[in-house]
Amino acid sequence: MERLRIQITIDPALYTRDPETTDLGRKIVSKSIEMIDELGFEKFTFKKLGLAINSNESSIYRYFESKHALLVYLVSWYWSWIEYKIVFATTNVSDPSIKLLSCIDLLTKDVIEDTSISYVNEVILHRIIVAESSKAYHTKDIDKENSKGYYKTYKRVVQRVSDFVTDIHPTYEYPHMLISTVIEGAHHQRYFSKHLPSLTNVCEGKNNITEFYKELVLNAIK
Amino acid sequence: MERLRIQITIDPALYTRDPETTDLGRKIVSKSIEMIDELGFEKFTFKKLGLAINSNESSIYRYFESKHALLVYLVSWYWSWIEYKIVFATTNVSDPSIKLLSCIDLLTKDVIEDTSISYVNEVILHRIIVAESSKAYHTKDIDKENSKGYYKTYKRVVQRVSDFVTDIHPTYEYPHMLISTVIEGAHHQRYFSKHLPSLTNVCEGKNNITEFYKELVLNAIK
DNA sequence: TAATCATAATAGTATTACTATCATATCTTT
DNA sequence: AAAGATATGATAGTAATACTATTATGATTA
Repeated sequence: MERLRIQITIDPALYTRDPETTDLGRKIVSKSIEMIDELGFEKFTFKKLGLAINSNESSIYRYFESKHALLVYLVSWYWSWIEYKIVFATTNVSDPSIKLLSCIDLLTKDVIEDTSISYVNEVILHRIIVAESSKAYHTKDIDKENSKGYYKTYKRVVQRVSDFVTDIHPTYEYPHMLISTVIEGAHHQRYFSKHLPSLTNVCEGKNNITEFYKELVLNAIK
Repeated sequence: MERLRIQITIDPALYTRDPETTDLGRKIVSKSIEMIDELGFEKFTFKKLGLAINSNESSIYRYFESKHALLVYLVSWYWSWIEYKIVFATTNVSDPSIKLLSCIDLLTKDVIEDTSISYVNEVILHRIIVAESSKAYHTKDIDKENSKGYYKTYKRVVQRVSDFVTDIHPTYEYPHMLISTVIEGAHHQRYFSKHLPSLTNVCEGKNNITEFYKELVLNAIK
C-alpha cells in the first residue's frame, strides 16, 4: 500500500528506554511479537526472549520494566499504526459516510500484509491484538496506568472515528459506545471464528466480519 | 426475584471433584469469587485462598487442577445461571421480540442483587465475568479445552438467543455474531464505563448500555 | 473393627519475575 | 590518546508461583 516511511511515535511513558533507537531495542520488539504469537502471552518470558535474540534477560529489563509493560507498548504501537492509516485514508475525503466506512474497514478487516518496512510485522502484531490485547487493560492497575496515559492512543482512535459518526448523525447518543463495540467486537469475532466458530457466522473466504459491522453501524445511525 | 431453589448443574469436565457436594468445595467457590474480585485473577493464588478459608493449598487442588480451571468453572457457572434466567423469562411468552428484548436485558444489565440462596454471590460473580472472563478463553489451549466442552454453556446461551433473532427475522445472516457482539460488548462497556469512560457514553443512573444494545439489535434486524 | 475417604501438613521442584552487582566493550569528550 | 560515560552481558540471588508427592490424621462406611 503506502510506500512512505511510517514514523510511529510512542509516548515515553510506555518504555524505560526507547527500543526504537537501538539495535537491541528493535530486536526486543520484533522478536517479542513473534514469541508472544507463538507461545501466548502467559508462557512468554523475558528469559526466553533473551535466549532467542542472544541477549540477556537483564538487558531487556532496561527497555521494559515488565512483560506487561511490553504488551502495553505493543498495543499502543498497533493503535498508533491504525491511527496513521485512519488519517491517511480520511484526509481530503469530504463525505463523512465514506470516511466512516473506511475506518470500519481498517478496524475490522484482517491484516494480511506486512506493509511497513520497519522491524514490526503488522500481520503478527494484529494476531496478538486479537488474542492478547484485552489482557493489557484487564488489570487491577488499570486506573493508575490509564492516568499515566498508557491507553491514550486507543482512546484517540475511538474519538476520531466517533467524530465521523457525529458528523453523520449529530444527535446520535452513543458514538463512542458504537465504535468501541465495533473494535472490540471485530477482534472477538476474529478470535471466535478460529476457535469458537459457533459464536459467529463467518463464511469461508468472505469478509463477513467487516460486512456485519458496516451494516450494524449504518443501521444504528441512519 | 424468583424464590425457587435454583439448581445449577455443572459439567463434570469442569472440575476434578464436584465442589457443590462438600462444605470445603462450596467454600472454595464462594471465597474464590470474593478473592478474584478483590485481588484480580493474576494475584489470586490457591495458597492465599487456602489461608483465607483455613484450608490447605493441596486440598484445593483436589477440586480444581489449576486456578485457570477454577476460572473456567466460574464462567460456566455464570452462563448456566444466565441460561436458567433466560429460560425462566421466555417460557410461555409467544412474541419472539419480547423474548429477545428480555434476553438482551438479562445479558446487558448490571447485576445488583444476589438473588439465589446459594453459596455463589452473583453480584460479585458478574463483576468477575466483566473483568476477567475473557482470560478464560484467551489461552493457547483454547482448542483442546473447547473440545472438552469447557465453553458449552456459553455457546448454548448464544444459540438460544440467536434462535429468537432468527424467529423474528428468518433470513438475517448474522444472528450469532449479533448476539456474541452484544454479550461481549456489554461486558466491555461496563468495564470501560468504570475505567476508560471516554470509550463509552454512559450517563449517571441511566441504563445506557442496555438501551444502546436493544436499539442496536432492533435496528440490525428490522 | 477394618477399610476407605477427605482433609491437612509438610516438603520439595522447576519456573517466574524480577533486582543487584560487577565486568567488559564501545563510544564520546576533551 | 586518555578519561569518562554508557550499553550490554554475565552471574547470582530472592521471593513467590504453580504445582506434585508423601505421609499423617480424623471421620465415615461396610
